[in-house]
Amino acid sequence: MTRKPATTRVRTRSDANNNVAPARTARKRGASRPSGAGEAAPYHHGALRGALLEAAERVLERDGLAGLTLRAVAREAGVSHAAPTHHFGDLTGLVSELAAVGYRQFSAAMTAAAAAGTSLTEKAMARAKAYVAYAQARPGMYSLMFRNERIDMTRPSLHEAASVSFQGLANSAGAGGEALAALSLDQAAVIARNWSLVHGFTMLLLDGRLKDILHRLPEGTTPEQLLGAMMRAAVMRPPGA
Amino acid sequence: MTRKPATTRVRTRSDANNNVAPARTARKRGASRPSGAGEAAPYHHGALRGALLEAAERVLERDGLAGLTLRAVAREAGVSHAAPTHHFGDLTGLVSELAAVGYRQFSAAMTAAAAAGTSLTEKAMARAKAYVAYAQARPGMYSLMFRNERIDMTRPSLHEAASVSFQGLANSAGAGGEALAALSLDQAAVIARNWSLVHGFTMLLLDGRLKDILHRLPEGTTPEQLLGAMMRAAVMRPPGA
DNA sequence: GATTTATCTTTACACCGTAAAGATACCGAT
DNA sequence: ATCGGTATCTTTACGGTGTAAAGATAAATC
Repeated sequence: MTRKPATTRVRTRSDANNNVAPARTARKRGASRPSGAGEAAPYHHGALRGALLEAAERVLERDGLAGLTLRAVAREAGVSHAAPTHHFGDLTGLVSELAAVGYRQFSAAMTAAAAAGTSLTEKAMARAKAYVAYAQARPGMYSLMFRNERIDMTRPSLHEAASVSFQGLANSAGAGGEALAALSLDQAAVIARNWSLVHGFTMLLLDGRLKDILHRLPEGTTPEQLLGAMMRAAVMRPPGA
Repeated sequence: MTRKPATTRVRTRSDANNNVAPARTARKRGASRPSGAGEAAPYHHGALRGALLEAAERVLERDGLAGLTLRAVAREAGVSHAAPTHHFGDLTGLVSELAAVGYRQFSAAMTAAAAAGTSLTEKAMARAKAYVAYAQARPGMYSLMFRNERIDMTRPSLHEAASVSFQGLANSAGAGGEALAALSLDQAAVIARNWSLVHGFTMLLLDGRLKDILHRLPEGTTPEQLLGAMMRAAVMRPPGA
């Protein structure tokens, strides 16, 4: 939206069309795209989509959610501002695909963390810490994934990636094996409770709502310590108990 | 941002300047402003600020967070698009003041709910239900209040309104009386835990992340029932216990 | 090799935030 | 009562954004 003060705006090719001869055909196939060797995709085909997603991730980490615009992503990728439209249709489309990428990263981090612990409670704690750690490492991505305003959950790839994540969370939260069908109120309560607890803590932490509490704690207490103590604390303990 | 499909755009006076003679001086003082009788504010002075806040609340509830723009609020209030600038300086300014209004509504709802219950756990449960109920009744307002992107917590009025809310939450969560200074890790854990639990549940519910779980429950189970069961459930109960 | 098609660029438009300048009406001092 | 000052509101202007539509270019297919 507004001004976007710094960022220096590297002035790519398609930026403010220098009205001279086009001078394209300079880079033939395989000239750009520094990633791997020459895979199947032959430059003019298929490569931009992935490049745009990587550019979007970069923009998101650099400029935050507010800076994540279609045109900024196009600039970052070095293409014209309308190029992303063809691949994602929409800003919502691009952001949704980016969120799907995030859900896959998130799932991977969670399963990796769960493999570390030995006992069940250790595993659960490791997962919770990995959950919060992911959100702290990639706050923009986490916000994207867990808010509806800019993504469209009905997109197949996003829906699937998110479902995998949620299924992993539910399984780890207490619903034994492959609980896909019905749930008792108590089972659902355990899942919702653990998820709400860690998600709420994450959101409050990211949005700075726990700053006051953390400042009143002994010097140098980390959010992770608070998280650990919190998950051990009794339920709704009345004051003075 | 984008298109804003419906809403019909009522075409107020200041909308797309009809290039004829101005024809102002039609409404003298006290002609508009349908709210109360003739209070102290004499139209050209002081009244617009409040009117803009009310207009903003209306726009937020009607068009959601995405529709809450400076110009939309100005249209809703029937003034030129640049009028809000003088009173709030900034979009962030207006949104922050609106969030302050929300925090005051929120605090009032919480204290009213706490007065209802008799026992301590009853009070706590009533407060939690009021918390979720407020967010469900005013999802846009709640999102505004608990996210940083569009508000500026350093604004004095917002900071104070939010502090009052948070203090109320902390007091109700277990930290006895006027616990302002230091906190032990256990005290902080109780506060953070209760707050995280209800905030996380609220966010997940508003963003539709609990839809799958709710669908797997017995027909007609309400979110409130899940909330109640959740707050009674055991902590990190291992599967098959 | 010609045509079709997918991909990318240009151009255009409405909306947005915000700065700056102009118009209007209130206010206090004389 | 009038006059200057000031607060309030409107106009105008500019760059940014999303997105639609048309033009250009290269790949693909026959």
